[in-house]
Amino acid sequence: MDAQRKDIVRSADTTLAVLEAIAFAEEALGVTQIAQRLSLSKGAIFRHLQSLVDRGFVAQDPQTSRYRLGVKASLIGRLAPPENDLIAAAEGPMRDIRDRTAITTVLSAPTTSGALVLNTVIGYRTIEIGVRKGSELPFHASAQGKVMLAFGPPALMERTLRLGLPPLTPHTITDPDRLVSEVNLIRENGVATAPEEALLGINTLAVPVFDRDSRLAGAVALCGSIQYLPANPDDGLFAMVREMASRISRTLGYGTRAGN
Amino acid sequence: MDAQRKDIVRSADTTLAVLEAIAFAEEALGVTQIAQRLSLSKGAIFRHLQSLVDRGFVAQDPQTSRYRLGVKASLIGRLAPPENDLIAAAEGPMRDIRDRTAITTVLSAPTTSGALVLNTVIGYRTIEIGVRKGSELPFHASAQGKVMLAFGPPALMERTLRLGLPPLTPHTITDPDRLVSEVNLIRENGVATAPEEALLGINTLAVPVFDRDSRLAGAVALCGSIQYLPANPDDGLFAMVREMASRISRTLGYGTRAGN
DNA sequence: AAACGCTGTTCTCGGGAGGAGAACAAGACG
DNA sequence: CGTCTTGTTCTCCTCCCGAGAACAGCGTTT
Repeated sequence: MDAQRKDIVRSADTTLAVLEAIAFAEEALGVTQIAQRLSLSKGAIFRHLQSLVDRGFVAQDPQTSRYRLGVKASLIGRLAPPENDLIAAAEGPMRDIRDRTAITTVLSAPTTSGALVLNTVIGYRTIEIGVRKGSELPFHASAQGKVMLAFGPPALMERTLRLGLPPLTPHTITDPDRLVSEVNLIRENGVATAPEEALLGINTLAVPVFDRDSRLAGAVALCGSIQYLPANPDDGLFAMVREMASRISRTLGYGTRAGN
Repeated sequence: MDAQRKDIVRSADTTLAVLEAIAFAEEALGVTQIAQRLSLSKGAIFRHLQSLVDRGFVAQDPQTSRYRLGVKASLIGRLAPPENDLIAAAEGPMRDIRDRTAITTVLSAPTTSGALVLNTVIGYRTIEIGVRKGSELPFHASAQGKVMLAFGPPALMERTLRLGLPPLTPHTITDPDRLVSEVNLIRENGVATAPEEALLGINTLAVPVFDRDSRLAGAVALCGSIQYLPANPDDGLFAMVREMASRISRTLGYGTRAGN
């Protein structure tokens, strides 16, 4: 736990961390695995798991005695309508552009703490470059994040600057003024790149997606090696990504209401 | 809270309770509302909400400063595959039978502590009788629950008997022996009723749904006043409900594998 | 305008709850 | 049978969480 905020309930946070660990793991997890991932004792994790099982958020496989997501978790997901549309609306266009570029495509939505990865379509090169679903990319060190700073609510930028800009690589933007001017540029161009700002050798190209209320719904991005995604990609790629985003926005209803 | 188990993490449980409250409420909730629903202080609820917001499970509406489900909640729901199929597979047949009988139809899935209500299709009489999504019906005092005891894993029955059979109405089965024999009867007939066992004046008629592994996936039920659902409904209704359940089971893949 | 009645948010403080760590139980291997 | 693992239980001590009150903003009321 890095930036230990002190106005949250500690054990509640670990319970949610356990829930996330189970949700975003591809296979069922055991007590020990979760314990060492979260750096907590087995006993503590066990009791948190009991709480989650008790409420039906996770279930224990009677055969292997490992833990997986429970019924209530999926039920709750169905009751949060807006983002489902985003994932569904983006599915097709994302596959399309992956097929045309062979580059991994990533869909994210804004959160208070970063760009949450909702869905990915892995490129079909030999070397696969992906982003873990459910992970959060920092606002200042990812193309998706900077898009959200540019087109999302101003509070995001304030919060980001207030929390500081920790460097992930030597190329990460750490100067507040530079971040602000870069975000202004992104707002003009409608597209962001983040060459080697999150991970050396990797670049990302992101554009915003808007909903029917003309508000930022998320961002779609291409993510790949700097071999295929140089710091200044050619205009054809820009156009392609912009067109994908506007297809998704239109599916969400963007432009169907009289905007101001 | 009623049956305070002592092997769970208390504050984790309240966090999950807050999450559920928000998820199963039809509109966004405020701190005060949640606090009085859960009988906790505003300050405590506020901090739990901070934890949930911090992890992206809930989000605060910037306009009204009320809380609703966040992005991560819906994302997690998408990652729990099995039950989604159940809800989707049952949707059509449930509507059909509601249209033919005008009686409320309810879909539930087994949990360690009861029959979780996944979806409902409200009947179109003047007096509406529904069941709240996300609520859990006790195993011993609902038709759905008894179906699960009959066709689900034996551990359910053990646990239910161990925890005791609290009466909800004068008609609730409270004698363990009677529950066992009734469940055996249900296992033979493939259908359960629970006249006035959960609520006076209300009866329920439930049948099991099975998945491709021939294991219990859930139960569908008709739920209505004893005027339309007498203690011994006519055979036509039984046949109709059985047929609905087998349609759902077939959609789930039941019967496509060589059973034993 | 001033007083009110609501919110959501912050503060302090004391008691008990939750985490560490070790011990136990129970399979899975060889 | 011994030796690894697991998951589960136990005890103890610290510090975290909850109650309750105070604070800060809003609308509405008189």
